[in-house]
Amino acid sequence: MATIKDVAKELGISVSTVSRALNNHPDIKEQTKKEILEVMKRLNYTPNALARGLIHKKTNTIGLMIPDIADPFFSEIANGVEEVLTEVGYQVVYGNTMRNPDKEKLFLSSAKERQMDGLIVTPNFMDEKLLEQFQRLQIPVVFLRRRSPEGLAAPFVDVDHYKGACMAMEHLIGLGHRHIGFIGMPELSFLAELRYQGYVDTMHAHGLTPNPNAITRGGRTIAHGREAMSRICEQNKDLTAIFAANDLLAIGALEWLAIQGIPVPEKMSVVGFDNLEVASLHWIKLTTIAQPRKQMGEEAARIIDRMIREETYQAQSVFFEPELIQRNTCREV
Amino acid sequence: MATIKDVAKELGISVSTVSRALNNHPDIKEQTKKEILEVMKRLNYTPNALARGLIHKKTNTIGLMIPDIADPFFSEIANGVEEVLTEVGYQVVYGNTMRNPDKEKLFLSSAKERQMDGLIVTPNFMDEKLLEQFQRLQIPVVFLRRRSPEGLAAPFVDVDHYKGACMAMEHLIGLGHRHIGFIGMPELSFLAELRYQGYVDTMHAHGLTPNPNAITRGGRTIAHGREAMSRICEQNKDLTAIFAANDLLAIGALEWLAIQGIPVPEKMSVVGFDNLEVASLHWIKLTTIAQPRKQMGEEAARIIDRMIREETYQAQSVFFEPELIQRNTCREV
DNA sequence: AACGTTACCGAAAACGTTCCCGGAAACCTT
DNA sequence: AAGGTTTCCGGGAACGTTTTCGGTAACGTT
Repeated sequence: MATIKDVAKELGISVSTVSRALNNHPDIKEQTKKEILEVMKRLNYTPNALARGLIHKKTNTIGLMIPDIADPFFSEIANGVEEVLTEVGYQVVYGNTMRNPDKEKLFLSSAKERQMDGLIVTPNFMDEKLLEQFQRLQIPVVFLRRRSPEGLAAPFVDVDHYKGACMAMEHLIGLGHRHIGFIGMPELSFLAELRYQGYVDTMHAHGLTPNPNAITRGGRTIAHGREAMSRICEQNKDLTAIFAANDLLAIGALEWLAIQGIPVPEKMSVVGFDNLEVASLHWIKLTTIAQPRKQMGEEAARIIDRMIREETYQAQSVFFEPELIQRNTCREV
Repeated sequence: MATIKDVAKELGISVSTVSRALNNHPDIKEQTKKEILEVMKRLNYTPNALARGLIHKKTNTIGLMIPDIADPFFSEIANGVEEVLTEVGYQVVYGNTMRNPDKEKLFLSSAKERQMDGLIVTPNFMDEKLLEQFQRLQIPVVFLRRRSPEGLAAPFVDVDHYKGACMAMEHLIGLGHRHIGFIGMPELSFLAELRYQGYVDTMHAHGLTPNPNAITRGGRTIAHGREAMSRICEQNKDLTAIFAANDLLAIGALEWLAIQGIPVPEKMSVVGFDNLEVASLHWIKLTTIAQPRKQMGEEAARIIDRMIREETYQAQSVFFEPELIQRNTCREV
């Protein structure tokens, strides 16, 4: 690989001058600059970002740590992040953790070693060691789709999961439903807990008592939803509605109902959470809670950018409002 | 940020010794090594990957350039790539190009500046300038889901799109269909062309002539599929089958048919291409052509790894076989 | 003609590492 | 006791840049 020295030698000039040509510094004659650029092209020269980063203490790199890119939920967030970040000259480095704590820790240390300028993260579960790692990081961080842990002065961008869950439940109860089941995600997940709380609290707020037999927790896929629905239905003949903690679970439930020939919404109402693309498919038309995914990504990106640029910037966390999207899977009872 | 010098000064020893502790070099007393590691922890020291990369001329970084992470097709490929690459100690840097030629070029130059060790790429369209950029790259490259361009001695990992399209068509024709429409992707895409050729050639091979009115090309989304299906159906009353160049288009077609009350497969057979998750949904059950997405990613990763490690390795391109997945959207006629 | 400006350039230090080379003890030999 | 080994450590160059500082020539000014 050709270096700045090579082109300097080629022209019999100093590296300083070549560097000046590169950074269009004013202290250089137009003529020599032109010659230099020519030689660079000829030698197939490309500046070395490592050397630059070493001097400037800046790599123009932002780490984006998320649980799973293949999850459409996150890939859309990621697109939002990337869109605004590349616009201002950053390269984003993904960290796909697959909800594996070790991979999370590995990514964080890698981020520090590689001198990334900032981090946008969605850790799955915050234990002691991970928290400590964040505290020692010395890199600006914003949390995404998750509140930042106490003991860490980092801003976050999130949707109000609790409120969203309450909205879903209010909708169902407002429609007259009294016996409402819940299909939840694994308990160790942060937002699983919030959505579950929304379910429980809203039930109580209306004088209803959640039936433990009508509650499952533990998955996040379509297959889980199918299985959960079958289990719940068999044990609860009087159920008229289901709140699923995410759309994939809801769709699994819908599938099982369709296979059993139980008509939706006539015999069973269901509402999901996330508003994935697939929820709007003609055969599904799921009533669900929407979050502005792309906007959330964009906002997080804007915040991290300012945190890096402005030394004194005191970033504010932001909550996005969830929204009820009414489609065809609920009916009055 | 603490550096190696800081910990050396703290202990009154030389940086060389500290470096030895870091790389567990044999020339160091166990005792001093222990002291060094302790001070490192206390000072919150992390090695600087930029400085290391500068010396070793290796960054342990692989670039993965793909059109769209949010596309489930690519995110699964990406997961395959990442799985094997992180296993052997690489970090993968995504380049989301959104099929934008400028973004592709930007990513390539960024990859070179950042001294990435290797690249796995899925460029959308190969023009003169992009090809030249690849030729000047001086970094090992493997092409993914696309054949490598002539004039570039790079291996590729792909599925035989042409053969897959032929298989889909053979299936339809074998079922007795004679009037078969085609819903295609934008013409400037490399694989769109191959799948289209498969359609045309198989028609001809059976003495059938493709009807220009029953062919659309130009989209890759569900919305496109819906629109294309409506257009084709209105102009071709005798059509009994549709081959859609990808599953999203097929699903769009299916949606339109469902809305119109045209029963599938009774009145219309349809087959797709890609075998996305969503194609197996209960309401869809699309007959389609599968590609081993994750395997393709893994294979590409393994190849790039060897190309980097073994100077003399002559990488072989690999074709994966497409597979016909029969579900419920085709019938004999 | 003497001076101050301006325009342009080079030398060298610095960024944080690694690694080669040499050297000083301390340990074995015989 | 002299020599040879081994063990451990420090000095300093190198990686490819940027940047500060200083310097030289050419210019304009009075």
